[in-house]
Amino acid sequence: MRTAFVKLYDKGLIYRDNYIINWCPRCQTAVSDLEVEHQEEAGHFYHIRYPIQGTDEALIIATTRPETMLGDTAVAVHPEDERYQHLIGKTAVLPIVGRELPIIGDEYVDREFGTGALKVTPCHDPNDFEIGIRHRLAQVYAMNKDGTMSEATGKFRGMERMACREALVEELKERGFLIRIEEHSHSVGRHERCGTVIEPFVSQQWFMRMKPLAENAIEAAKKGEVKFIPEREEKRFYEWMHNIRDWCLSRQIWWGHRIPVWYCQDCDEVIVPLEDPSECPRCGSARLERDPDVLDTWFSSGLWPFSTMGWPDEAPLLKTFYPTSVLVTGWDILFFWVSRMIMLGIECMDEVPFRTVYLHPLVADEKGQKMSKSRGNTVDPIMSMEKYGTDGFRFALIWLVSPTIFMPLPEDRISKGREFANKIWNVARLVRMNLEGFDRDALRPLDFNLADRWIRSRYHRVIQEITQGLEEFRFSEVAQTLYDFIWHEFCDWYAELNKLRWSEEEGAIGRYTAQYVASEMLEGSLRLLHPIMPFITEELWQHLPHEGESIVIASWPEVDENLIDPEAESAMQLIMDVIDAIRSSLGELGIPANRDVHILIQSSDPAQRAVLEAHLPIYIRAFMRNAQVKIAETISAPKEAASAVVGNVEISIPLIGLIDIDAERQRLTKKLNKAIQDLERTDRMLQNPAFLERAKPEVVEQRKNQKEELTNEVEKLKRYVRMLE
RNA sequence: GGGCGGGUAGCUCAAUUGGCAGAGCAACGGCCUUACACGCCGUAGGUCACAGGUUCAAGCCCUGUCCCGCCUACCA
Repeated sequence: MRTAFVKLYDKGLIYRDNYIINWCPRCQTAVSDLEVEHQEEAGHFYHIRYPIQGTDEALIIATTRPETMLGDTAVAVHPEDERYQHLIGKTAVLPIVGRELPIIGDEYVDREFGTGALKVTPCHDPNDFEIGIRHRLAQVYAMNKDGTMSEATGKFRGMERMACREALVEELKERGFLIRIEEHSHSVGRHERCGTVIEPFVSQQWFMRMKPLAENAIEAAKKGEVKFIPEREEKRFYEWMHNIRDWCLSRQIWWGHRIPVWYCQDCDEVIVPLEDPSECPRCGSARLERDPDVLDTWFSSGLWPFSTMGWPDEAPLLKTFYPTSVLVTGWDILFFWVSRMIMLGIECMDEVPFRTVYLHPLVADEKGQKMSKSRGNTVDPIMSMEKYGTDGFRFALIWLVSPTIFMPLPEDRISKGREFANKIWNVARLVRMNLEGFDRDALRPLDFNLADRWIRSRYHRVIQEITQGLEEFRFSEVAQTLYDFIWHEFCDWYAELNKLRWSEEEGAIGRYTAQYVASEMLEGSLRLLHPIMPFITEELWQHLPHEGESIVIASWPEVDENLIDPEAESAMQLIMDVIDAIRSSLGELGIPANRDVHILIQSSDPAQRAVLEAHLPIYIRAFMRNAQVKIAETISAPKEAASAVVGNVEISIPLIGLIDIDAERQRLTKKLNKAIQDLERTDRMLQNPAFLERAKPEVVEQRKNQKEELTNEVEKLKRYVRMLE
């Protein structure tokens, strides 16, 4: 901090000045522009008559803050305003107080607004302050630092500013100076910490000259040295940088870094040294007093990327980690912190502190409202973590994050995060229970079955998706992909199918392969999940076959293209579709899955039949223990049966005496109607010559295949429905 | 005043480069199938705010309108 301050002071970028700043009368400190929150509030427009000396004329002036008139030192009109031009150079008399106010012409005045005449209060309004400088106007404080009226306000002195407003308006009314009061909605600035209305106030403070720093920051961003995600944040960054104003650094509060400036009590020398001085370098006096104020905390925060790593020394840490890769933070402190880190980083290190700034949304409450202490709708993350676990909470956060401004974090999602953790815990238990006697390094022969090939293929695709998703900052999709893969593919299908092999005897090749693949998939999934759920993944990983000491430093899974197996994927897809169709039919008819059933499967496609014959009779038993499957080119299905059609595959489950024919017919009719609708839509497309001509060939191809499939399905369903009539 | 984001299932939110709208919760029906009831299986639920336009094709692109939110600004 000290080095940075001195460096910037020596370069003339930090200076001390008597200037108008934002003052909080309650906290009794200066605050920066960023710490003032503006809001439209209902107020009044007071029209007040200012008599012109030596004439019968008067200027009507409209103001929202009548109490500030006690600090007026001029009245301004537009120099080209024909109504008032002739008054320029004359003198107005401040009502009640009687102070003489020069009438000046200034282009700042908006002829259209209010009455077109402006009272000028240099000490309590930023614009008036500027006008005051331009016209060398006197400065009269109407208020003290605590928000009470000053000595200069005569009988109002000591009154609180709002109370004074009332009393003053009352008196103006009585003495005939108040013309009228209008309802007026205007923007009011309040201190973000305490909600007190900010008082613009002239006082001596330390400032940082921002223009040159901002120019460098803009240039760095333009050159792509630092990127913002989402992109719109870059625009916001430029917008702010282009309109930047000098930064008031001084704070009159008790905490923070004290400003490293000493003032010689004898010769008024201002001393800004690296080491605490004992005497004045100019006059040698030992009577030095340090500036009592402290720095805005964002000053030292802005130095964080390098001051934490040994700067200004040439520390090894600094060499390694400056600049770093990504800064992750909320968009609300883009100006407060991020921008200042960039500006001060360039200034002190000659380089931006990070390459990418990822700005995430702010967590809103359940109703989507911004959380704020004053609104009392804050949610304590620690409480959530205690209730749902840190990993579950983290998963929910990542799962829900999107490029919006606010994200609600509904409790049911956090709860689902915990349930996901629980699911993983349990599937790991299942795998471990069956890992007894397993030695991955035994290098015994393996015999991958369809499910093995499928899950490994899916796993390697998932690695690809996750890796890319993380690189592109699409965190929510990453979480969703992991959720679907682990829960629905690994647990719901693979783990269930694997159970069939776990009853095989110790040492059997099937059992060994199942152990090998299950542990491999789980171990790899944990590594993919680790950035989101660090604790549970480490714990489970330690109990699975793995390489390395800790998952924290384990290598990131790599895609093995050879294991991506489209053939296994489509074969498995067929199996899953058929099983789904069977389950769905029985489910809709209320037939429990453990009933003895015969499942008759018919397909005219020999390749399809081969896949089904090879796997379905075995795999179906993972889900329906007592099912018997028969697969043939043609089957003769009985009337009393549950039926389903999956593309080319017909499924019939005889349920003599168990089935309500009417219900089954209705069920199939519904499916038929849906299929007919789909077919018609597809057909319409394919009959449109413009579609055939202009659409991408692969899309046309896809539609053609779809038509064929749907035609098949419709025809088959029709037959079943007819049979049931 | 300027700028930005959003309006999609009952609720909270997704949807890469335009190519048949998804998830979680809630709802409904069935399961204590020895990893998990924080679970399993199944079902239902959408005029993608509104009006035009571009396109073979629009939640997505363009124009306008209506709501909601945010950032920013020295109209007293």
